[in-house]
Amino acid sequence: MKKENFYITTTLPYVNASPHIGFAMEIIRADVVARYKRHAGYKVFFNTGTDEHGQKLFEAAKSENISTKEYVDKNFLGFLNLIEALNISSDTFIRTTEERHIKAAQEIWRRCEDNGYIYKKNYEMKYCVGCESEKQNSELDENGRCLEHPNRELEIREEENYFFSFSKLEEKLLNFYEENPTFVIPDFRFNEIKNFVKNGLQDFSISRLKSKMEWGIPVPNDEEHVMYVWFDALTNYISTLDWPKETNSNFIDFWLQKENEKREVIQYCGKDNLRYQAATWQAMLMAAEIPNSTNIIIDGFIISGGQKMSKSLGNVISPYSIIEKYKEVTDFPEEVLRFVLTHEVANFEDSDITEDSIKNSYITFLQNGLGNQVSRIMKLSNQYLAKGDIEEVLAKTEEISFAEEYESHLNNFKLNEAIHFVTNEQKKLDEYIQETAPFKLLKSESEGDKENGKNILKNCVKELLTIAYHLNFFMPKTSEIIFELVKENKMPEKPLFGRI
RNA sequence: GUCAGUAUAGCUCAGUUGGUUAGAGCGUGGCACUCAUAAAGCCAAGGUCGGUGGUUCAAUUCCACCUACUGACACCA
Repeated sequence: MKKENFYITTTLPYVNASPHIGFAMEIIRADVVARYKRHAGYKVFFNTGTDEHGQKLFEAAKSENISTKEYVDKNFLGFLNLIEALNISSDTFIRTTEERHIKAAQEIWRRCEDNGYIYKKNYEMKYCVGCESEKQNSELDENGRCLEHPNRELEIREEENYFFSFSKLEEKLLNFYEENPTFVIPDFRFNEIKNFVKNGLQDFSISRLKSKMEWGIPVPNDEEHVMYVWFDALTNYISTLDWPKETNSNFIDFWLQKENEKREVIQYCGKDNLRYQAATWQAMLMAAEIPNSTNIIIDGFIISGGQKMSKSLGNVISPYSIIEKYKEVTDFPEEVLRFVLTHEVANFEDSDITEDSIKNSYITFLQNGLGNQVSRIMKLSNQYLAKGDIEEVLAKTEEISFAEEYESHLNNFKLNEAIHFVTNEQKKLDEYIQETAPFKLLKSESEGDKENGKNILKNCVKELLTIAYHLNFFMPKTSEIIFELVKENKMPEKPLFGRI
């Protein structure tokens, strides 16, 4: 069987705050897909990292009286640590302040410029003296004034900026969408972006005056400008692959992949990123004559208690706090989060998650469900099955393969359905145990009953392994420990998922 | 305002290519079991499938309108 290459990336979170549970979800989902593809024999390159330029960071650092570099160095750690904390199998972590990224961003700029997609023009902006910042129309009240300073007339300021010829690529983008009918998943997001492009694209500014805001990548051959953060940040998807190095590079292997074969270049992102991933970035690639991504997967948002999470509402759930909380009851607290963020969250729509709903899910499916089931089966197995019986069961694990339904869900990025399939199987196994009552048969006087009970128990152990096998991408450690317990034929020393 | 979408049990949702008793999980009430983390299993209660009208032998499923809600409508990352 030929082994193909596969590329997957998350977006790069902006380091102006600590990691949000929404990003934890994004990276966990990308991880599940990456693990699945590796298992299926693909060579996988899984990218993530942090976005570290731009005005917001520049100002945040100023308000803390430290350099912007110090500020981002401090904040990016929260994201880097999350990779390990969630047991993410990423192959690399790129920061947009790294030299390799800076060079790539400048190179893509040059190529866009050489191909006639970048030009300079005067840019008129609305400026609020009260806020000391530029205002967009969406930030103004009905009188066209700043929301915070409604008594002050906005100034019109002129600044010379570089612009990206987004409008030139309108046709090309639409054709590309036409030729790639599953480019954006789900389809309702695809429709949104198609309509957006159809309604006409405007060129947008891609630089800022260095004298006003210096925290950005220098524009090639113009010392007065730095790049606007989006133009720089998007390039990470290829700078992480050593681009522009185009010989013997990861870029060749994982972005271009093999000619004449189906490329798979997958970008995961939240719905707020739709336009940037599906239109802006694709246009940049076109302008630089680099092949496009093959799929953009758009997640919904996690809301809490019916509202968007915000500090002022006090409904923010930090991934670290969940791990901390469940550390008390399980050795694998991050798997609780991995479970909840796939099992309780819709594939593409917004979902409501609260501390309570996480707890309910934990109790139902992990504590009383899988965890209890492992204990009940392994207790019986330890008591009634001999080494030879276990070896017999283990010999049959070769036969275990993924259910068709399960794989189809994974291939369509329907992780929610995929893991529901697993919890359903788990529930069915509990029903089977109850119905066949091997624990009764094994205690019977009749040899026939005993034999029967033993066979049922062997079925149970095998089915438990099948469940663990299907759980591997979602909860790798739990999956592994179940296999180990069976091999050693023993009950867990303490419950896998203790009572909370 | 324009475009798109959603409205099904207390909650979260699935479903019907139109056709006898509309499904799951959670929650609630009861039964019963003991291998297990006072866990698991079984049974039950709960819905005029948002409203009105139309097409049809037949609509919750198709169509129109109405109401409510959600999303997109560009330089916030």
